[in-house]
Amino acid sequence: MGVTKRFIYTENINEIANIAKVFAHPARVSILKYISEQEGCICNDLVDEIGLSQATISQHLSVIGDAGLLKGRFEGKKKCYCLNLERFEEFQILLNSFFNKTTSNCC
Amino acid sequence: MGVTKRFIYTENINEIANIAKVFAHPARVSILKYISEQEGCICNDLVDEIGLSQATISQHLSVIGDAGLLKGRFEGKKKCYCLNLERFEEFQILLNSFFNKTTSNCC
DNA sequence: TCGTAATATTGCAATATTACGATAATAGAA
DNA sequence: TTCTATTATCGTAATATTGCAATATTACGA
Repeated sequence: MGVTKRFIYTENINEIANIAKVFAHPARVSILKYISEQEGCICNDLVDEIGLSQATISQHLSVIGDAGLLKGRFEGKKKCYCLNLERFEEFQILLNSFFNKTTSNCC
Repeated sequence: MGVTKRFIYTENINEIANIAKVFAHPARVSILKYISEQEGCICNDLVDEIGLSQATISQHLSVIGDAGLLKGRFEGKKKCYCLNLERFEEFQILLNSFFNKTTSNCC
């Protein structure tokens, strides 16, 4: 037990759960918010900005990155990130279309 | 360690993370999808529908309910649920407004 | 009242997540 | 080359989540 039984769900449902998981931690929401508020790319000033250790921030960044929500590249010693807008919009569409058939009058 | 340091984030950010957590498990996404596809309220046929034990489904339902996304009432022996649309729309608004300032051209 | 159906709760085992110190890897500066 | 700044990875401790069997609770029908 303790393992999510992914195989009993459709691929679409697992996908939604996986992307939601990215937003399911305040550190990752903070990171995404900070990125979205900058004009262009940001580097790892997130450590000072948020107040977690560098290792932890790096870990969260890789979770966000694995979900496809980041574009990153090295610029000298620094690595710069910005939001992968296409992927994010994909998530919005998935989520928003999810409840289109909702009937509002019941209970 | 292993504890999310909620106190270092704003209330707004914690709120987004908390609601996202509801969608961060495929069982809960399935439940919400099933509810949204029914005309009115549903009862606990979710156990057969999804294929988890009754205890597990009940647990997931309470997570969804605690987030304010469900309206439930007893109808005889059965408890019937439907989506709390106001609360769901609140989540959509929170999330969607979150990235309004996103600049798309970088990297 | 007693039995039964439906849902909730409890307790526990297994796994996942979070956080951080230590260390590694990489690239520019001295 | 050596030093330093920046980011990634590893190892580990603490906590959270998932899932289920067993049990409790609640409401109806006989």
